[in-house]
Amino acid sequence: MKKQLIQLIQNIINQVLKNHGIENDSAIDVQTPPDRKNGDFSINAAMKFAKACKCPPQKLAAEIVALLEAETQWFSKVSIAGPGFINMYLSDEIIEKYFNELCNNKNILTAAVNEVVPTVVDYSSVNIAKQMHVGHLRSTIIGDVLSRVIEALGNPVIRQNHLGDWGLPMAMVIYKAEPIIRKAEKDGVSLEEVLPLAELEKLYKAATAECKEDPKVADTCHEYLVKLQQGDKELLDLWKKITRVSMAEVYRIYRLLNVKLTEADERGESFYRDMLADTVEEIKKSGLLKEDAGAQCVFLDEFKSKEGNPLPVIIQKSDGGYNYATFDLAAMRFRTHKLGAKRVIYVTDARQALHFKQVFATARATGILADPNVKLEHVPFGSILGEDNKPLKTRSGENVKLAELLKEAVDRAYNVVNEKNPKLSEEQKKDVARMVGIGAIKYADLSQNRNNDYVFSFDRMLALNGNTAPYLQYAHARICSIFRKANESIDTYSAKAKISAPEERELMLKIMDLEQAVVSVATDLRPHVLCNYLYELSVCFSSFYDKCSVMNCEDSSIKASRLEICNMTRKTLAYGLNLLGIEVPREM
RNA sequence: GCAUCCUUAGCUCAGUUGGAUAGAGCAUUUGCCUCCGGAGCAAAAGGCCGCGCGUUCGAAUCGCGCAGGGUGCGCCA
Repeated sequence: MKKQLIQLIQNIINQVLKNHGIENDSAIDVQTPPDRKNGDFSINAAMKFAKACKCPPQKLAAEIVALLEAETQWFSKVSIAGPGFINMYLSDEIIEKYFNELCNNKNILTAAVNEVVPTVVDYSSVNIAKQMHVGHLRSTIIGDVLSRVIEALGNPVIRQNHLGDWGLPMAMVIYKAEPIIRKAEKDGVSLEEVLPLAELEKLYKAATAECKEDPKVADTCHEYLVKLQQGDKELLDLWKKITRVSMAEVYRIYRLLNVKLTEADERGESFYRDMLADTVEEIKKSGLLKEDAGAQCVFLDEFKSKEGNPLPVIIQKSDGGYNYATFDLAAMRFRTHKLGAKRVIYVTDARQALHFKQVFATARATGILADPNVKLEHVPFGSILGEDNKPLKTRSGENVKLAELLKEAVDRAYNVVNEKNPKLSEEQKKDVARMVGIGAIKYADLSQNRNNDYVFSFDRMLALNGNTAPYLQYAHARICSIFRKANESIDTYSAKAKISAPEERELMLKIMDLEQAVVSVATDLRPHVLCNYLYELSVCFSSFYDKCSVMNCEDSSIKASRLEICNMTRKTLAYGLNLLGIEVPREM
């Protein structure tokens, strides 16, 4: 509806401007007045164009209003306020018309993307032999939401999990794990049993410590690395086994988090190992590769070091090895040439901003992208802090393990479910506890502007009221409950919606705003916009629920209409929460 | 030193092509279950939007300066 409204207003304003001898091609900003007593929508065009028209804003506004008022099917009232705001009050009929059209539409999202953009989303990017900690939460769930949203708008999305699965750390783990794996194979014991991820992590830490103390161990690990990189069959076999054991635990967490990443999305650093030399060659062709202190570098004017000297992007280390810039550049070639990406999105923490700035600039300057118009976007996010405003740690100084965090959330949610709805079966309680606990954590993270650090707090994340996932889930569950009581099927119900109360009107208008929120997330890559929208939708519903009884409504056509409005609310909530990767219980 | 992100109610945060009396949640106070699920609804109270100058009809938003905080800055990823 908003689309048509904007088009209508745009035409009218352009016509008025034309009468003043001005050709306008800029988009008109249609907004919602802060106080809804001032109408459903407002425009400030009269003030904006007053100067150009050499016409007082009030007079210009009057001319626009005259034309808007003629659109009686759209507006019940149009007025001028303050210095020249034009406030528009929609007619109930037009809201009903577009709302019922949306109800009859197969897809809740009608937006067809103008241009389909194949998009790579690089997120989660876990390291092998390391447990996921809270720091991995943000990349994993923000990337997951962005993938879902961009996909929902009709773009092909290729998810990429850029695993840290290559290099010296892997050699060190292999060095320590080798005897354990050999023994397990001899004894016929599964690796998951003897080498759970927590154990692998210990081995890695032990190896790091040993390398520091004993140069011999360090040398051995380096030998392992060289052999591994040369493709030694036995070491590759061990490497593969360790990777699978390590990822098994990661997938357990992905499943719990309802994150869509699968084994097919794994393209770790190891995947690019045979493309690194080619990538350096390709960069060399651009003529920008220069040797400096033995390393192969690209110098770009825009980057300066501490002392103000030119800052290199190191493509090949002085020992001939490759570093993370090389891997990212190789991945960029692969993604644009082989995967056909026209948009590549990197979801990593804000500390890597400079790295990506450099890599993007290098890719463009050296021309290694398949298409110079490929959009490269870094989606940075802040750190999760403890209540002392410092990065979240346990008492022993370790990073808080993601697995522990999620378990705690589900446990707490279970206690609440048990208290609030003891009639549910044990199985249902567990299900609901999972949906509510995980949903709360995800929503608490996603609903914040990702730019900022935030302070982690269980109490806030699992709060029962206010702007939280359980609040949205509760609205959904209540609607389902109404349909159970009314003995109607939520999956097939259909009726004509009409306005009989202001709360219905507000709710209907809000439902029609979903598309705008989704498009905004896909464009600006900020999931909290969708969270805000869904929260506002739930607030509208709760208010409606309180004022407009469905079951006790005597007029049967109003009752049918309210059921339809409820159902559309439910569908919209479920759709939006699904984009956030948050499950929606029908009872809780 | 340079770059970058940030500073909004007691606390945690929204507010983005500049718009009307700056909004939520938590905490505090007050109403509302003979009524579809009170994980709710309605309301009160709470603000030099870090400070200053500028741009203009209009600034939390844009520019400059200052103060305070986070992060990053050559071969780790």
